[in-house]
Amino acid sequence: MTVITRFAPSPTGLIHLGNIRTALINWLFARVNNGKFILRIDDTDAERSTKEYADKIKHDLDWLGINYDQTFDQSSRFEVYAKRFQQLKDSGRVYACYETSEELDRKRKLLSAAGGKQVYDRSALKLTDQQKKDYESEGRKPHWRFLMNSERIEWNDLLKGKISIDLTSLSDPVLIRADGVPLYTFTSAVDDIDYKVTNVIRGDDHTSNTAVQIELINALDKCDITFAHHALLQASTGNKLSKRDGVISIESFREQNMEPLAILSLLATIGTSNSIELKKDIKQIIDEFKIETISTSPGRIETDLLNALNKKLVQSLNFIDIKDRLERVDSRIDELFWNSVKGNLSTVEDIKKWADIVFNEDKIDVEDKEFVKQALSVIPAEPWDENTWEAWTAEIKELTGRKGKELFLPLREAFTGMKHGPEMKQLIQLLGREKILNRVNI
RNA sequence: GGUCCCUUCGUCUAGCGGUUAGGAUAUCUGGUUUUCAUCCAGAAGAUCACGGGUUCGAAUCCCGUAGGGACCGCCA
Repeated sequence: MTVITRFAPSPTGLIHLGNIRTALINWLFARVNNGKFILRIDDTDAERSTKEYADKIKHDLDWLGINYDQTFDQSSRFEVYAKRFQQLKDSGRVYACYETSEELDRKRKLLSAAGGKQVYDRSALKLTDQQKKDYESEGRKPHWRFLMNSERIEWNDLLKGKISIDLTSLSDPVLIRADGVPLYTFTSAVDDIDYKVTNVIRGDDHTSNTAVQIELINALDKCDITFAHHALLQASTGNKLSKRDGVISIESFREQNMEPLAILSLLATIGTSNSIELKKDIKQIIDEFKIETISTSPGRIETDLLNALNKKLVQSLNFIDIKDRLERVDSRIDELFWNSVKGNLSTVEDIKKWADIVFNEDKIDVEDKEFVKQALSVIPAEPWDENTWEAWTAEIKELTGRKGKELFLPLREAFTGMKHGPEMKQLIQLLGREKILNRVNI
């Protein structure tokens, strides 16, 4: 049997590190098993869903290299849901309810205050035909709940092991809203059946929901989906990752110039027993993926980890790999420039700063004028190479008697305006004799 | 309040009855780089949440407690 997994975001916001981790796990699981990975857009709620977000989600996946074998929108399947709903109606597994949201809300509060179970009391089940007719003539439209029969649902979770949920502690789920829109619990079950999904891998927040869905799928068909629930990621503060928390959205990482591979490396290793390290490529991530290594206890994610991985990645990049990107930043950046400066970058775009330092035409004010003047008096003739700096500074040392920091720091500051930076023996080659003579303000 | 899950160095984790409790990251120190980063070497860091039980022996099995997480929507 072909393994089929899916990632089913609702296009109501940007996806973040937590969501994308779920997507990645599903994708990896499919790839490792030579299976199929489906992207399903859960957009039945037209008011909250936007095409813009759906596009952004696709763009994020695409950017990260998480490709899908198939994609579809739930909004294109309303007829299918209607048919499936009729099936449940025919088998007597759904019932019409006429409470308003406010009434249900009040009921819940009452139950909560009384310390009892906050579970729907199924009072709609006791409605007579006359009462229903009265509601209808009042203009009320019913919403429909699924009647759960089982006491308990058990399954063998691929990650958490044997799970057993008390179904009586859960409300009969609403499948169809009063406005006729089918809800997630229902559409997801239908789609998982129709698209022959074999493995549903998702966050721990769905665990109790899974019991409901198993009951529902069994009412429609026969459930032989293997479920797996991974622990949720927490922010480094211990708070939950919020969808509205812009700083952890994939889009924001892209805007911060993080590399996809750095993000994937982090996501593939955090909350697992794998070493947190930069992976060579996506193939290595696939090769090393084992779903059993994913932890079931909620773990904190420290944002510094991503920065460290990204830095490591940038510094390992060869000129040939990013020639085109550098071209777009500044066409004057050549191989020597890249190799000289990359050790001081955290992101590829950081190179702008060094390009500016090297290429700008501004004068640099020098504090130690006398010393620098002496240094320039023995500036070597071009051509310059790797050894020029050493030879030159040896001469300056001889001339001035300075050594160590006293010798090197003033020169670095005079030529670059910076206290730190790439090795001077490289930098002076990038600058060249004329530029050094011109920019120093003495 | 109910249901389900979790608890080992700062952080992510290995561990399946007998280990000096291992690794990765972060931290610190030394070396390299006459800077920073990298790299190399080393160090420090965990009363295995707590209490009880089972056992010759428990991080590991059982019970309880505490703490954390998730869910309990006409959201997904």
